[in-house]
Amino acid sequence: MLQLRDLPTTEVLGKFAERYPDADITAVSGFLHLLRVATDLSVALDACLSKHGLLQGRWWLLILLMREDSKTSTPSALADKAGVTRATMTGLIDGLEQNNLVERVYVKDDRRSVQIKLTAAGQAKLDVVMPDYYRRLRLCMQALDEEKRLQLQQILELINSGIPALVK
Amino acid sequence: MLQLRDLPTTEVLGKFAERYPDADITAVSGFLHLLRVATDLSVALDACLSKHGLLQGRWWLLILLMREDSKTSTPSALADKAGVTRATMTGLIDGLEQNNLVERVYVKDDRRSVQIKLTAAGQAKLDVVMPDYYRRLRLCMQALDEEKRLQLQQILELINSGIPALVK
DNA sequence: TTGACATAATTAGCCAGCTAACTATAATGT
DNA sequence: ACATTATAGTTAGCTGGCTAATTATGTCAA
Repeated sequence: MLQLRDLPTTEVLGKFAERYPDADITAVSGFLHLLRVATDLSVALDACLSKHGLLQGRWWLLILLMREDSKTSTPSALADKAGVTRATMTGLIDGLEQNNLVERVYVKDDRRSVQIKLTAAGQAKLDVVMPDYYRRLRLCMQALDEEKRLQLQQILELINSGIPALVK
Repeated sequence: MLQLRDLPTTEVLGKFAERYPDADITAVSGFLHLLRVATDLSVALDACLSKHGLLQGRWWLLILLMREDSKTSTPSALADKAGVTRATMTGLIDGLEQNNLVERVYVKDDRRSVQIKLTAAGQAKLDVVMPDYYRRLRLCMQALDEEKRLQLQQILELINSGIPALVK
């Protein structure tokens, strides 16, 4: 997401602000550090998952199925929840089906549609991955007390409501 | 970065925590919301840049060159600062050179090396893009007062120092 | 009832990153 | 001094996302 490693120092931002007076130095700094930390977290998550032969896309797909009481859903519903296109979802399902972690079940009430079902092997995979993920995440966040966690949620909510102004 | 749109509610997290007792619900929630907001910010930034015919990779390259007094650097130094591989940097430079925003200058003191120079057109492009970027970012972050911005920096620093525990 | 439109999934091909291999040049140790 | 090793840049080919087009099936209004 944010590739840039050499974030601008306050001095560099100050220099740019001379040429571009609209620059809000603490806003830019907060924005970039947020992207930097989030990117590093995402890379670390991928590294953790790859030890189990998974990537974020496939892992979320398994979790979304596990959330369902029937352990079953359709590609289009999964695509919407996973935030990828249906085309991408087809590929994710193909990969997981080859590993026997999910299976396609053809139903006859709507012959356009397919049901995707979490297999026993898929559940077993999650039963290995999830405790590892949760344990690591607990350690990662343990320096934040409840007050800081609350502050974080509030700040994120404020930034989130500002995003339309960024993209408009 | 985080594709997932359907973030787990506290109820869903609670249900998972029954099966996986290591789960720290507020840690997971904070982690996912951080990734969600950062991803949306990054997408919004791309949308903003694409109106000017740029993408993050090319834009950062122009900025890195502008930071240099000589408006000049080498592909390898730029790759390190931009956080991409040298192979990727070759492609970024190719694209910008075709648009005449940067140029390759061959020097003879080390014939393995090339100097990349920001052209006048490249500087002119930044002089259009940067004010737009700064203006939008100011609006996006205006709901955060100085206290909240400071809290954000502190929280990000704490999370950042926990990342090794996530990846270890 | 049938023609137009909508929906589900897939396929084909694009893009921006990546790694690994390669070429050319420079630096170094015996 | 010259063989080895290191460095700078590029090329080739992989990946996981994307959009657009395709196929099959379902829905609805005239």
